[in-house]
Amino acid sequence: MTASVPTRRHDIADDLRSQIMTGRIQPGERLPSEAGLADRYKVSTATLRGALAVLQGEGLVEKIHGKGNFVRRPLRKILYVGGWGTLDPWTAAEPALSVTVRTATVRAHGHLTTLLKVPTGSPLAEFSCVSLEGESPHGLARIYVPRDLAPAGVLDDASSCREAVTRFAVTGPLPAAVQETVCARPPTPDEASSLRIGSAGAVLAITRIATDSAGRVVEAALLVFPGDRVDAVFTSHHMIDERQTQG
Amino acid sequence: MTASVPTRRHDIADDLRSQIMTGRIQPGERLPSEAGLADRYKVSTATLRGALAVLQGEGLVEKIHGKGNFVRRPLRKILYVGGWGTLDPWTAAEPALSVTVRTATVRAHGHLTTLLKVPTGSPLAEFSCVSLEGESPHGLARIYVPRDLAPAGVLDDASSCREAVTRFAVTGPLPAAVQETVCARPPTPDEASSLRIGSAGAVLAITRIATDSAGRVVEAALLVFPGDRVDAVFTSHHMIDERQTQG
DNA sequence: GAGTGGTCTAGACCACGAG
DNA sequence: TCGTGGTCTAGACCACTCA
Repeated sequence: MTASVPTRRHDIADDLRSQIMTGRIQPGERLPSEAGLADRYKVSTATLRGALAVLQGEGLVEKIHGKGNFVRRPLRKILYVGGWGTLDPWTAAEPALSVTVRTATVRAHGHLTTLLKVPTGSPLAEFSCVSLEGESPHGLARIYVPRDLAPAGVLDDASSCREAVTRFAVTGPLPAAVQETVCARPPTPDEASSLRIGSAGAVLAITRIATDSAGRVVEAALLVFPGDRVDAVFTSHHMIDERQTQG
Repeated sequence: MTASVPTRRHDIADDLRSQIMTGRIQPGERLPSEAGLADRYKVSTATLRGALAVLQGEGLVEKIHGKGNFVRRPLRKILYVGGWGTLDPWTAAEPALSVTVRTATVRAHGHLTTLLKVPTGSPLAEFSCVSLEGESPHGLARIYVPRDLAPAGVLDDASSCREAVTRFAVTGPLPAAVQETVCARPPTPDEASSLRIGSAGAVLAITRIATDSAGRVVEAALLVFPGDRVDAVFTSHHMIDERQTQG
C-alpha cells in the first residue's frame, strides 16, 4: 500500500541519498558530472537529471550551472516559533547570522490594506529583510507597521527594530494577539534566487498579523523560508473549561 | 532583474494559463491530449509535459493517468485551524466531504516512539484517513493513539472517532496542550498520487502532538495537505503579564 | 483495444563558469 | 576553449482508464 512502483530515477536517487547520508560523499563535495553519473548508472542524462531533481527537492543537492552538483552542508533545522513570532533561541543567538534590513515608507495598497485594516494610501513603515547564515540565506521578511501607531523615533532609529527583525520577531509593543497563517507553495522566481533554492522545492510562507488589545493591527509581516531549512512550531494550551465550547 | 530567460515550456505554460484564466478553457474541462498539444505547439512531448508541470505546480491543472489533463475548479482555500486541530467550520460542515478511514493496531517503532514517548513495541491504534471533496482529495492523515490511554470501546467503535477524524480534529478526551509543527516539502511519490498532485508542487505537513495534563502524549497525528488548497492558521492571545517572560 | 499519461532513451544544441 | 548543467527532440515502451 505504501510502496510505489520503483522507477529508475528513484532507485538512483535512493542510492545517491544513502551515499550522502552515510558520508561517502561529503558535504560541500561535488558529485561526478551528470554525464558521468548517467554513464555509471547506465541511464540517459534525462533520467539521471530526474534523480538529481528528487534530491534537490529534498534539499540534499544544490545545482550550480556550469560548475556541478554539490552536496549541501547538513542543514541544521531552524525553528520558527509561533505565537511570539521568533526564531528559536539557539538560532536567534547564533553569531554567524547576518541580516540586511532596508527601511522605507510606503503607502498601503491592495492586499496590505486588508491585512492592516487601513485605508488605501495610509503611510506604512516597511522593513525588507534578508537573513543569512554565513553564505546561505534562510529567510526573507517584509514587515509593515502603520506609521501612526508607532512612535516615530522607533521607526526612524531602525536599529531598535533591527534586533527584533533579525529574529523575525514582532516589532514594537507587545501585541494582544498574533494570528499566523501558514502556507506551502513553490517559490516565486524572485524568492528562488534570493533564497538560492531551485524553482523546485517549496517555501514555507507565513503571514503574521499582530493586533493590540483595541483590535488595531500593529504589524503585518510576510515571512518566507526555504521549506527544507525551517519548520514552524505552534503550541497551544487549553484550559479545561474550554471544553464547554466544544458542544 | 525579475525577468527570466523565456523558455519554450514557459511560453506554452503562459499561453495555456491565459486560456484558463480568461475562461477559454473551462474549469473541469479536459485539455487536448499531450500528443495533440505537442503537435499544435510544434514541440516534443517532453517539452510540452514541462509546460504542464509548471501549471500543475501552480495548481491550475490536474493530471489523471489514463484520462487526461484537466483544468482544476477554482480552489476554495481550505483552512486548517491550529490549536484545536480541525478544519474550519465551513469546510467541516461541507456535505460533499467524504472520508475513508482505515483502522488498525500497530506496534510503536522508530519515529513514533519518540513522538508518543512510548517504548518500542507499544500497541497503538492507527487511523489512516483520506479526505475527499467530491472527486479531489484534500488531505491525508495518520493518527496514532496509545491503546492503553484510550477506552477500548472508543477505538473499537471507530465510528465515534470518525467524526473527529473527518475534521482532522484531535481524537479522544480534550488534551491540555497541542503542539503542531509545520513544514513545507515536496510530496513523497505516495502522497503525490494519493493527493493527485504532481511531484512538483508542495505539501503542508503538520505533525501534531496532543498531551494531557499529566504530560502524557494522548495522540500523534501526521497530516498532509496539498499546499495549494490548504492554509493553516494559528492564533495566540497574550496575557499582558506574559510580557515579563520576555526578559 | 484505443487513447491517455508516465518513464525512458540517445542523442543535439545552448548557456554558464573557470582557466 | 573546455567541462559543466539547461533545454529540447523524436521517438520507444509501459501502465492506466474506459468502452
